[in-house]
Amino acid sequence: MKIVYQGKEFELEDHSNGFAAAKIVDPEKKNKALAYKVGEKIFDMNSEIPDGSEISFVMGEDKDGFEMLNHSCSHLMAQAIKHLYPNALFGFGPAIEEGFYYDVDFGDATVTDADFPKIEAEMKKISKEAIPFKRKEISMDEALEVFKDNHYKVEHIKELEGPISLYEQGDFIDLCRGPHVPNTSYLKHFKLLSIAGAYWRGDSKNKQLTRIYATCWPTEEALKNYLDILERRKANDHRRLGKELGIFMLSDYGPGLPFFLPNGMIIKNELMKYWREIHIAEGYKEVETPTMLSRELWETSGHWDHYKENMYTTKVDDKDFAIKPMNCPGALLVYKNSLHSYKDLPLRIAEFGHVHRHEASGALNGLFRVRGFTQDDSHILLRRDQIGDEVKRIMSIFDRMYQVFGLSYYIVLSTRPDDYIGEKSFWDESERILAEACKDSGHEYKINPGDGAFYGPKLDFKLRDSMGRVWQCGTIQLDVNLPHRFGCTYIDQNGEKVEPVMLHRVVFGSVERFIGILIEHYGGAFPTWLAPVQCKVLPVNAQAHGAYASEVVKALEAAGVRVKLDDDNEKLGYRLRNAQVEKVPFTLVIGEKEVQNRAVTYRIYGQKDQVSVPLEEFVALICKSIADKARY
RNA sequence: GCCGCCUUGGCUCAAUGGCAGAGCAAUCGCUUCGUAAGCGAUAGGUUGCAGGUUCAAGUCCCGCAGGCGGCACCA
Repeated sequence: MKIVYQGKEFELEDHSNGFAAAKIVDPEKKNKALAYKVGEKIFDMNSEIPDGSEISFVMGEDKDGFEMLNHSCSHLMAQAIKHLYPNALFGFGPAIEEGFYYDVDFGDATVTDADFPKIEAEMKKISKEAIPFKRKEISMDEALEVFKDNHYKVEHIKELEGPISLYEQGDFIDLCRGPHVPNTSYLKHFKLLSIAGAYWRGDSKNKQLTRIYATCWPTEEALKNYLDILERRKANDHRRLGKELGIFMLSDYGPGLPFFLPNGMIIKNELMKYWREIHIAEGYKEVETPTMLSRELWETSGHWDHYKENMYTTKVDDKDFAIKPMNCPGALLVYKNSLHSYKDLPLRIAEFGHVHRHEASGALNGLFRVRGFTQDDSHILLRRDQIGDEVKRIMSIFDRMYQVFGLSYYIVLSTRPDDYIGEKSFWDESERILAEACKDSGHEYKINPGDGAFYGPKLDFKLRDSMGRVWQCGTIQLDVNLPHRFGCTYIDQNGEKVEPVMLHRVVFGSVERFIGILIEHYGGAFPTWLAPVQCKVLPVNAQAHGAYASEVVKALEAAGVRVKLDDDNEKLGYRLRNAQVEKVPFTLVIGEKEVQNRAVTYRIYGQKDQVSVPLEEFVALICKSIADKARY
């Protein structure tokens, strides 16, 4: 049987035992397809494709091919587990972004990652046997009979319709939609990664199963590349780097409550300084509202009823108080402190608000998920006719600020949920305005239907870091609820009181979390403007070159550079190494030549080149690096 | 909160149930040095906390706390 790929004809190589598929060997590239794809459809191993069909290879780098490979591998893993633990029952085992998992009920057996080599060995054994994946379709009743010993699968089957498809590989059979690779020999380059508990059907009321995460790649090289990325992510872990670089610490006395150390404080202050510059220029007015306010306020806002489990409360003179989990109510009190004309709007109230939320203990994670953090918050009160322009204005701020960090992003628009408040027509109109702003911004955007808050639709900004991970930071949320609850008004052209709407928006989200993301994104090597120490000065010999080195330090200090003299009694190589370990952007070496020429020799972090320039030239250079917020 | 694992000097880690150790960092000397670790000495510990088993516990058991991997949560 012949098929066509990129205009060339190929003979299907492996066309045995009723399988239409699926080994195609390109004699030139030696590429092996794992399956084939005609148009958008991935053909099942079992189905017939028309002779001469135009196909495209489905390889690991192809998203669909990767998914199929990993899905098949999850069956392979389940089969191996069944061999080793005959009583194991299986839940769901799908492919995911970077691999796959399977949820397993091991009964009384305890399985840890120490058992991984054993399972992997069994998987390798089955892989070598090249057992074909065979598809079968049976009726619902038959399916219930086949899986009668596994109540998880039974529960799942009962929710399905029509004939049920199964895949069988040797002594293992699983409920599955497919498609799969032709046989187990296609699954060679896999690794079990981690183990964790996961609720059956994702519901915390249900029993927890043991989830095993793993990954499978088309070649050994691809697997190795992926494992290298995992290593890199681990090496750049902000919890480790944050400790090594003296950025923050955590204490058992306050789980989830980070301490910022001097180096971290420099980064935090620089971020806040930059944020203020931008926002003041954009007409935002900065305020500060109290950390703790009385119960009545939180009742007015609705938090007391809907968010109490996450709030820290206390009594003051027998009255209930709560530590703020959000800044909105405070901002609205500021708004209500004076009368507002329609001409004053939009009124942009900005605040670095330090909020506290009682997050579940198991959710805490370094700076990523904490119980006390600083929101770079703003509440914008505006007229309904101003929403579109204001959203675009906010998005231009986001654009400028994210670009400085080299973070690209895409947007998610969340629309009206079932339990919404306000008029439907206003929701429709607002959603249209937000969608239009997305289109105008030139950024990719997705719609998440029904995921808006009850009080309004929102835009979430998902940032992609240097290691391919996605973080949600910025958000713009429209709110018709709080201005109403607080009885906010402005006076319109006719002298009538009208209720404004509100936009909640953050750029960083949580300053702490954003710093965590930046630590990992930069691998701890901050651009000059954020680096706690921007320049280190190393005299070759403290006696002979110390005086001039001090002069260099003074000149840099005078120019506002965070500079440190290292004249420790150590060899130059040792001090230079320290400067690199500390990831200092610029390291200066001052020796005889430099003293003679009133010059400096500098070296940029991570580079081996040394450049000699006159002192004044270097001062100008580093100042420009700082001002430009450039990497170096 | 749930499941599993982990916790030994400031940091990274070692120690068949049998005398708690190393490297880095620190301190003090020696060395005065041109691009990633010079040499030596000193100091540093109630092995997370609290119980239990044992002649003997860092090691085994129970509880708690904190952390890690996920899940759930993130009006």
